[in-house]
Amino acid sequence: MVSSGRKAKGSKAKNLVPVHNASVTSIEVAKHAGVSQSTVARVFARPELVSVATRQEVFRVAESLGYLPSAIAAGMRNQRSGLIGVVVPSYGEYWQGVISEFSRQINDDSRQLLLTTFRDAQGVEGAIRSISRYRLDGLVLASSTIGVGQISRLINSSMPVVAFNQPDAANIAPQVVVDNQQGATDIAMHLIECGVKSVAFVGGVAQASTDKLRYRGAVEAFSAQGISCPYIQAGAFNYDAGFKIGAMAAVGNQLPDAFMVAADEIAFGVLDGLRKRGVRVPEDVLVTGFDGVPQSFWEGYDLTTLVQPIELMVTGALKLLVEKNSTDSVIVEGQLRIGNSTKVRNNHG
Amino acid sequence: MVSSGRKAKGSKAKNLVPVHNASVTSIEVAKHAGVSQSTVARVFARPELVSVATRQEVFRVAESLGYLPSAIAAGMRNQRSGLIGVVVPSYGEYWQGVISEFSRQINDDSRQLLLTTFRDAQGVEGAIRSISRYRLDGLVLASSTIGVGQISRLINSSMPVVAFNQPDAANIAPQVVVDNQQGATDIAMHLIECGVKSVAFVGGVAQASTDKLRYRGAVEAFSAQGISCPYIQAGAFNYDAGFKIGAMAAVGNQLPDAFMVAADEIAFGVLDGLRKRGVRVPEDVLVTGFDGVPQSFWEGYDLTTLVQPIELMVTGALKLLVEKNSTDSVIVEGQLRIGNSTKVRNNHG
DNA sequence: ATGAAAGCGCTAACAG
DNA sequence: CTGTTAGCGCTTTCAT
Repeated sequence: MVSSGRKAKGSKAKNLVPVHNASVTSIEVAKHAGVSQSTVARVFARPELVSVATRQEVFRVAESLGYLPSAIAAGMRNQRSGLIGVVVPSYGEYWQGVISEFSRQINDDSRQLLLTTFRDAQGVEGAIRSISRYRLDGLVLASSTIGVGQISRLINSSMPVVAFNQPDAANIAPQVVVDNQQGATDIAMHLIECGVKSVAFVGGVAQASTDKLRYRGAVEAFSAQGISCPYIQAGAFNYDAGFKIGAMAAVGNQLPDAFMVAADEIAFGVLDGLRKRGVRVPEDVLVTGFDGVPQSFWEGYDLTTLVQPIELMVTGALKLLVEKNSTDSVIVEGQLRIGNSTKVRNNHG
Repeated sequence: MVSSGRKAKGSKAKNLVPVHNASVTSIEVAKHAGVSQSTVARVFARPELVSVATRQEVFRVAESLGYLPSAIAAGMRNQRSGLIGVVVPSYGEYWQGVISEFSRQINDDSRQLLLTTFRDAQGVEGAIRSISRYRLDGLVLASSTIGVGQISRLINSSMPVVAFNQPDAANIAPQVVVDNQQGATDIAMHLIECGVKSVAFVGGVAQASTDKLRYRGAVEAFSAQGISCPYIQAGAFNYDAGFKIGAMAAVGNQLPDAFMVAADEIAFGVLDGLRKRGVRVPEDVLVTGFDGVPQSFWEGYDLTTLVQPIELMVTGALKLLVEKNSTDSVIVEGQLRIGNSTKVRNNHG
C-alpha cells in the first residue's frame, strides 16, 4: 500500500524559488530592499502610498525571497480575519452546489472560506464555538435542522450571523431563504393543470421548517380545488428514504395521481422505487421534486422541480453579513422547471 | 423580495449570554477573576498547570463573559494556525464526498478546514497564494488537473503539501492516490469474465493523469485477451459529456459489447444516452464506471464500478501532512463493486 | 501555582 | 514619500 518516494526536484533552478516561505517576514524583506519594515508593509497593504520605484524594488525582493504578508498577523492587528465561516450538512446533493457557490463568491471578494460540515445537529454548537475563535468576518448557518436556540445565542455575539435556508430563523436572525411556500404552490398549481385528482406529499422530516412550509403551500393550493393531499414522511432527506416510499407507497391501497416530494434527492428515490415495481412515470403517476439540483436535469430523472437560485441566495447571504445594521430577511423566488416527470394526464378514469 | 424584520430576542435571560464575544480578551477575564492574564491563558492552553479552584473560577468567569481564546492570536504566537487548506474542483459528485470527509477528520482533530474550490486550473495558483498566507498547518491539493509545475514550487515552501488523487505528482510531492491502473484492471477482468469481445473506453480528458492510468490498466488486461479497446474522449468529467457519447457512440457503426467509462459521473451520462436511443443496459451493452460515488448505488444506475476508499485516503493525506519527513506515496486499493450495469453475456452472436 | 514580561508580524497613526 | 512607534491577544520562559 505504500511505495516509491520523492526523487528529483524541479528541473529548472528558476522553479526552485518557493511560492511562499512563511518564515520570511517583512523585516527581512526590508533589510534586503534597504527600506523600513513599514514601507514593505505599505507596499502590500496600500501600494498607492509608495513611490513606484520603491514599490517595484520591494516586490522584486519579496518575490525572490518568497515573502507573502501573513494573514494571521494582519488579522490580529485588524481585528478581522478575512475568513467567512460556513456551517452546512455533510451530505445532500443540494449542499454541494451551495458550498461551491459560497467558495467562489467568497474568494472573488478575496476572503477565505472556513467550512464545517455536520452529520447531525448535535455537533453544531461545538463546531460554532471552534470556528468563532477565528474572529470570523461572518458566519453562515445553513440547514433547516440547526436549532433556533443555537442561533439566538449567537446573534448576541459580536460576529455577524446569517441563517441560510432556515425559515425558523425568521424573527431571530437575518436570513436568506427561497420562498418555500410559494414554490410549493407553484408546483401544486402545475400538478393541478396536469389534471391530478389525488396527491401524496412526501416530506423528509415533518419537523423541518422547510417541510412544513412546502407542505403548507401544497395543501392550500390543492384544498382550494378539493384535492386531498396527505403527508407521508420519508424520514430523511435522502435517496434511500425516498426509495422506500416509492417502492411501497400506495395511499388507500392505490396510487395517487402524483407524488409531490419535498426535495429532489428524495424524489429520485421515489422515482426509482416506483419504477422498480413497474410503475411508470409520468404515465401512471406524476412525480415532482424541490431544489433543482443538477441531477434533476439528467435524462434519467428529468424532474419537474422548483429550482433555487443559489447564486442569488449566496450573494444575498454575504451581503447581509456586511450590512450589520440590516435585520431584514431576503426571500427569493424559486423557478418552476418542468421536466418529463409530469405531463397532462388523460383522465381515462 | 425583502420582507419582515427581527423581533423578540430569546425569551429567557439566560439565553442572552452570547456564545462568544470576540471583544472580550483574557485580560478582561483576568480582572474579573482576580488573577493574572497569564493564568487565564494557561487555564485554556494548559489547564493541568493550574490549581483546580482557580481553573474553575476562570472557566466560570469566562463563560459568563462569553470569552473564548482567540485562535488568531494563538496562531500568531505559535506560528501555526490550526488550519488545513484543501483545494478541490468546484464540481463533480466525487468531490463532495472528499470534502465532507476532510471536514470531518480535520474537525475531529480540532483543526479547521480552509476550503477553496476551482473551476479551471488557471485560478489555482492564485488561490494557493491566498490561502498560504494563513500559515496553514498543511495544504491538500486535489484533482488530476492541477499542474505539476505548481506543485513543485510549493514543496519548497515551508508548508507541508500533499497531493490527493494526482498520480502525476508521484515523484514531486507526497501523495495519496487510489491504484488507478490496478482498479481499471480489476474492472477489465470483470468485463472479460462477463464475456465481452469488444470494448470502448470512455475517458474524460486524455491528458488527465488518472485517465491515462485507467486506460492503461484496461488496455493491458484486454490486449492479453486479444480484445481491442479504443479510447473515446468525452471531453469533460461530467454527465453531459458522457450523455453525448452514449447517445451517439457506435464504434465502427456498431456498439461494442461494453463501455468502460473512466468516471462514474460520465458513466451516468453514457447510460442515459444509451437508454435514450433504446439501447438496453446490460442486455445490449455493459457499462462500468470508476470512483464509487453514492449515485452508483442508486437503483436507477446501479453501476458496476471501482469504489475508492475515501475515508482511508483522507486519513492518509492528513497523516502525510504531519509526517513531514515522509516522502512516501500512499497508494490504496479500490474495491470492485458489481452492479446491474454488467452481467454475463449470452454470446448469441 | 501564579505573575511579570517579551515578542509573534502586521497596521496605522504620527512625525519628519 | 518614508521611518518610528505602539500595540492587536496570546504563549511561554523566567522568576517568585
